[in-house]
Amino acid sequence: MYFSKLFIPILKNNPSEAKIKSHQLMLRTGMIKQSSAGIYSWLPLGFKIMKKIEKIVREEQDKIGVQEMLMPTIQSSDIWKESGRYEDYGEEMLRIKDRQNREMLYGPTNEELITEIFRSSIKSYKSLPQLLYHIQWKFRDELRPRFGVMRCREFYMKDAYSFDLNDDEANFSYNKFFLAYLRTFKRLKLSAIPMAADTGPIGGNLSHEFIIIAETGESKIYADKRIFNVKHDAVNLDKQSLHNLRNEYENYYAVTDEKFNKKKFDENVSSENKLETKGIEVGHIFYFGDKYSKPLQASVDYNGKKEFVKMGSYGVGVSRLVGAIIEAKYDEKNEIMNWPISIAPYHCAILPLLNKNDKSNLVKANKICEILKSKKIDTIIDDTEDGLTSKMKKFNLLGVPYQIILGKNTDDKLLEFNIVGKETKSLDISQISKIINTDNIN
RNA sequence: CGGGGUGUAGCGCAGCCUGGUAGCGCAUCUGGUUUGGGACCAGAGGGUCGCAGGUUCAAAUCCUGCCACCCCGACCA
Repeated sequence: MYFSKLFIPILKNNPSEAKIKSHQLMLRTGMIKQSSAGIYSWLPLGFKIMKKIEKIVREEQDKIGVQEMLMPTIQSSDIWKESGRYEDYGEEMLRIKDRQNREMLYGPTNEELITEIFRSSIKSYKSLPQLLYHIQWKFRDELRPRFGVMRCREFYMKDAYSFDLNDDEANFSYNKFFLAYLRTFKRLKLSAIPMAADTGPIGGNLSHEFIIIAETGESKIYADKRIFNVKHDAVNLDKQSLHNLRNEYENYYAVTDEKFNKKKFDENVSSENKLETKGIEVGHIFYFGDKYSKPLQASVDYNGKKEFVKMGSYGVGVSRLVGAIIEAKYDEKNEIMNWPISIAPYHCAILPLLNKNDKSNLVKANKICEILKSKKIDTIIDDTEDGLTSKMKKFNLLGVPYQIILGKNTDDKLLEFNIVGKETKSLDISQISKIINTDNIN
């Protein structure tokens, strides 16, 4: 693909409305365009990256056996009146009326709707557990949207819901998601800390927020650094292993400021292990028992007895993650975006030096591109007549992790291979594809 | 929702106080010279100055109203 033909409107200046680096980078590289306050269009580059994040989120849900479905964005107010949240949710809920003057709303979350779906079809305890998720747009009418996609009104979220017969089984489901989230964020090369959290309007008494560390985060966090040493790679999907895993995490102090208790912090964490910083919430899991199943009458038959199902819900902000990863990975000083290769917009960029009278490097670039494509490497050619410096800067900013530079005296065999932010090597095409593909597997 | 601020070319800004043919940098297009950490020269295109009303011979500029957006606070899976 030729860069000149792509819809990637790069800006040299930072738009003045953007105050944090993720917002700035997203506007500068043409990932998004604001449509109105807190509402954005996703342009091809941003959309491509978000879709890659979504894919990883989806795969990790599928791995723990959650079933994907899709619920609508527009919901009827009826079920929200049944749960009582039509009043409680307040101004943050966008309410609309259809032509019959029926009260509708743009869903801020889906507990009611999924519960209604569940109750109308599942009647026996033998069908439990049920784990369901969808990835869909949500709308919350924030008082003051800000920071680009980090705190916007319309956002893309994976939300999952679990239905179990009793607390013990529900806890098992909860822990599956606990593990799935650890795996998801690890694949995104983020160190996310699970933290005891407030449940807010979702309700319930058990909840963890998954927070990644970033200076621009909105949550203050207090943690024991040793929590980073907990490993989850070898954990099996059985009750006991998951229970142990959660225990291991919960051994270490890790809370957001709502739950912060200085005395406990001082007692439990030695000063060299204390971590006080800011973070971004990228995931949140809740266990709330029968808070929705009871008012909405979602029950199963258990040996002739009606049992209200025990529910949990599990969210990952997919669109927010795009911004959050930039906050964590963007090297502002050198203007290099370090996307992990699994979500980088392209794996490799070929940067040929070109001018009107000499297009020979473009021929070479095309040949190299064909070879890389045959090895499943997503490659882009910068076919513009910009100087090489300018091309490198551009692709550093876009966050393409590997660059092949075709300068004035390019060798036919040994190519100049730039591992962005690290080093430049002379390698042949098969060595190059091996390096890229090895990176992409891990 | 309270306080503050800003709307002028795709982006960044000047001009407004003191009314008189709408400007600069970047980006874009053309021609030429260049080419390894954001090159240079010459030329060109692009704006009903956020919207509406008012004052005036004349409004980007003064007055009134509205709208949008940004920042701080409160609020928030």
